Amino acid sequence: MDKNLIPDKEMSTEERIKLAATKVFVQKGYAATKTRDIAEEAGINIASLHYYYRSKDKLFELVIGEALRNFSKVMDSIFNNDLPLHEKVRVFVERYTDFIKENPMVPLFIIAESQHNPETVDKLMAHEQTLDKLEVQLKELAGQGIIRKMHHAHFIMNMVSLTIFPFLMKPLLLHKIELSLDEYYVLLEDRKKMIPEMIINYLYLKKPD
Amino acid sequence: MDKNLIPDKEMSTEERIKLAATKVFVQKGYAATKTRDIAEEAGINIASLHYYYRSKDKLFELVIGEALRNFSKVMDSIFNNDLPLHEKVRVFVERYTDFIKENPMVPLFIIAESQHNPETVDKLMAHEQTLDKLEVQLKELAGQGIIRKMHHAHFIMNMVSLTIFPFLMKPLLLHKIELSLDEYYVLLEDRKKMIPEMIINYLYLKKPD
DNA sequence: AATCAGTTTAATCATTTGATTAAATAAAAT
DNA sequence: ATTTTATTTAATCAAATGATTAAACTGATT
Repeated sequence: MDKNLIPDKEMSTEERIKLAATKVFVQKGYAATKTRDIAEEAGINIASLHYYYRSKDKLFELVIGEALRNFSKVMDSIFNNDLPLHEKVRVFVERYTDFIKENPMVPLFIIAESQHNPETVDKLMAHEQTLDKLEVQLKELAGQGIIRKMHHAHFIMNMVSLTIFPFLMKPLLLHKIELSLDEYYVLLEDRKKMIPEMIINYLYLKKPD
Repeated sequence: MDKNLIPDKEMSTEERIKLAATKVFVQKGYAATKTRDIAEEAGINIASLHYYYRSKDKLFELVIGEALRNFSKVMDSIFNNDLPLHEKVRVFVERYTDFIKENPMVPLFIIAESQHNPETVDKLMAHEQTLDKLEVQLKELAGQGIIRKMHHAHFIMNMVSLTIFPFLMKPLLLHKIELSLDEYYVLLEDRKKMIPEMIINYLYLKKPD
């Protein structure tokens, strides 16, 4: 029975609490998480949690804020650069697939909070970087008759949906379809190729490259 | 300040409780929902809730069970019939888009429970009907060289992801992209055409029909 | 060594929350 | 009309939970 507590080695109480809080909040969500869960996970006293972070709310705000900004940052770093369009898609799908494989509860964590408290997003997610470059890129290519006209929101929705939602569907999918866990993970790898193909295939009027 | 309580007219206490419970559980999730919230929403005493449904857990099981079976039922009814493939996709996208527009918190409700307690799915979701017909249909068309070979799980994932995830992304999308609510809803309508096009376009080696 | 600021702990508090009880009320059966 | 059964209510309980307190401990400074 490995409880797999956060390791103490060389880590301050403050850091341990934040790490433990992240783990538990992401795993169970805000309401289902008790301060005592976090304290136990961190191997500290409940009072220490309040000493460093004042309240459960404040601690949660810290955790969800970091998750939101990280999501935003990675997204921006991929799309606010000069890669060709199909490369952007490829990089996005690969990066996010690998990340979510390692952190399978993170998407639900972010989405649950953003749906239950939409104002959190505006309050805590950086708004500086935007997806302007992507919009410009799509408009240019469409103007040249290379791709079909498409709102960049659709482009984003398609790519993000096809990449992330299969993780959220996992329990329902495995129940509806005879599929082993191994097969499921093979399919996820398949998608690193398939998703970019699908998107580019639909977007480009003539083949790219 | 309309509290918009569940209407009493011609409805038994038992029904009122179930309706109120569905509304509150779907809205806030299991852990954040208090039995007192449900009682207030239904306009009844907390004891009545226990009189009819024994416990918060039992009541929740009823609500999530119905949601799971309904999701499953609609899915099966669309795919276990003899429509041409592109019609199945079209019907699915249209039906689910309209449903979720009216019940925007339902997808998160189902997904959150299925991720936090995967055993709930196996316990409460009917397993009788399956997606065999779809699998057969895909294999036949592939055998005839009409469509490319594709695991039916991919087909399902693509269609469900493209249809449902944009609703879950709403707060994040509106934050990242300059987009009014009206524009957002126009985009969702666009997708009723776009998603089937995208999927069929990728799947068929020659144009269908 | 004595002092002091920073940290950690055990004990406790006040509130919330799921659940129960016993009494009141309504409805149905005799 | 009286008895019996089903439903609803107000009051209360015990456990859980976020937060606080006061004391103990730690390590640096004088």
